[in-house]
Amino acid sequence: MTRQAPATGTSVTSKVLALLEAFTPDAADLSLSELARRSGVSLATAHRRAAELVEWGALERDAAGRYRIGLRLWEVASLAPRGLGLRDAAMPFLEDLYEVTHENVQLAVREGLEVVFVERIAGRDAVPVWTRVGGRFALHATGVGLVLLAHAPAAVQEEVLGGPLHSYTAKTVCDPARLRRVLADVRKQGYSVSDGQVTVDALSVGAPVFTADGTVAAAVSLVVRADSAQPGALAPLVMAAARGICRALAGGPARVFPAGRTRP
Amino acid sequence: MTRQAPATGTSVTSKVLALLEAFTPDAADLSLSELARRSGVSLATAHRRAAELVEWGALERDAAGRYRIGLRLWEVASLAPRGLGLRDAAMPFLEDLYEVTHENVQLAVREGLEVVFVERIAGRDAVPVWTRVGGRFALHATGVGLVLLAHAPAAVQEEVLGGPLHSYTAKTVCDPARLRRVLADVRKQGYSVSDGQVTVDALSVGAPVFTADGTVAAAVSLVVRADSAQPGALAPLVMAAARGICRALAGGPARVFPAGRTRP
DNA sequence: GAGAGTCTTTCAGTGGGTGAAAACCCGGAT
DNA sequence: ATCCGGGTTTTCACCCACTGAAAGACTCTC
Repeated sequence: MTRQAPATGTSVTSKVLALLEAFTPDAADLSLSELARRSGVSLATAHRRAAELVEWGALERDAAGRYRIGLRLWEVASLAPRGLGLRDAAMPFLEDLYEVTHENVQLAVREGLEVVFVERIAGRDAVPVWTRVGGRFALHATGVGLVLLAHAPAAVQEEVLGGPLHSYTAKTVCDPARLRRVLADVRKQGYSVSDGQVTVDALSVGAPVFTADGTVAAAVSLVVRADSAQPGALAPLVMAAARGICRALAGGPARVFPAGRTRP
Repeated sequence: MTRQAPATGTSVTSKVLALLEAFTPDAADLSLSELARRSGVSLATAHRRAAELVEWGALERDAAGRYRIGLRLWEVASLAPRGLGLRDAAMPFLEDLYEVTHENVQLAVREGLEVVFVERIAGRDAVPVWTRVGGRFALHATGVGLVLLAHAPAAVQEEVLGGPLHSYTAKTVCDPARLRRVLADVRKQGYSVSDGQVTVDALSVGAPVFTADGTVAAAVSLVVRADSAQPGALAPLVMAAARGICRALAGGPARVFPAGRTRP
């Protein structure tokens, strides 16, 4: 895959961000040259900026001198309200869900026209799913995606329905009209079912997490083997968990324990 | 607490990083003025840089116009090898540990002279602990901290032993000589016990996660009520989990499922 | 020991970045 | 309705941090 350099504006900030952007799940560590090439920043500049980032802790260098995302950046980023903030509120409920079912449990939010997975609990012996915490996926196929799409602003729905709908399996719903009906069902029933639409052997049931103002902040799903699945039986379980998370979010932001650091 | 502005070098990059650094667990969303004040960057500059960061997704603005860490930054940061990389490998084992005990399970790494918590599973009815994923803590008090300190390079140990050792409770070991003996025990026994050294009612048992080259990459711990605790009984459990994670890390980096994104 | 690759450093020119200050935009008080 | 104080956004001319290219250093391989 020939990756052309992301359009580097001329601002310093955009170059710094381009450097961070160069890291991807399948290229989590990079040499300086790779970093420069992938970010579209000149070698000399990449060297200079990367050095600053390393000094601060946004990047780290391993024994071989290759660059990787630094723990310090991860610390700061963990303050993202839709990242770990959401995760913290949801975790106990996901935990329960996992313990009862021992299947894959997922928590995701919508970012633009894609799903971003915020949390994933995968049983060792549950169906393999190829999602990753921090990873993205198309909206129209997964259980969480259908929920998020069904409750997304009209503009977003139209854009997705208008755009090309990638077919992952023969069962993926790619026809806009049919997808529209599916979304209506999701809204009506209060949960989504994605049966073999991502991988043939997996079925997922998703439910929405509402905020106080009635919009959908996130979605929870349970992914099970398609053959033995009983979506109707799983739905209440997932919906209950979703409702629990709603409540935790509503009451939540006021933390129970003193958030933060050791007293000095 | 009067927070003086972090020494802002004159480089653009340092200013951008200072902006990110301004966010803390107890100040996860900031107005522009607050952001400028806390980062030590002039208001006009803060405005300009923040706008760029928002455009890229490193920051977000809520309905009220306040700034928060953006999901996009969280996505990139999730590639940190010692962050989610480690977490992914460890999660199944932490899961098991939680399921068996229903107590608090923690995973942490050392960063400089402090512990950074990478994962935490907290039972709703387990002892309250005031750690946070992405949060920091002193090395000499917690179960994970003692493990990480005991296996840290000599230079690190000396620096911690030399520096002031904050006393969280009457039981916190603050005497360097005694602490040295504790650390020796941790190395010998293969696990640590922190009994009421952070909060009086909590006891934690920690064990090291080794890498292939014999160094300690992380630590796992179980935190339980101090009164009913049987450290000797918990230790094998924690150690087993730690060993499991070692193995997963060793065999791990070669991923089972195709890591990454949807095919285009 | 030459050669191909990567990484690091130097150089002078320049354009993105800068602070100060003015303009703007609210909601609350008068 | 008007004023006022807080925050935010924009303008302006100056200037220094940033820049690319090229040379130097370092590390492997053949």
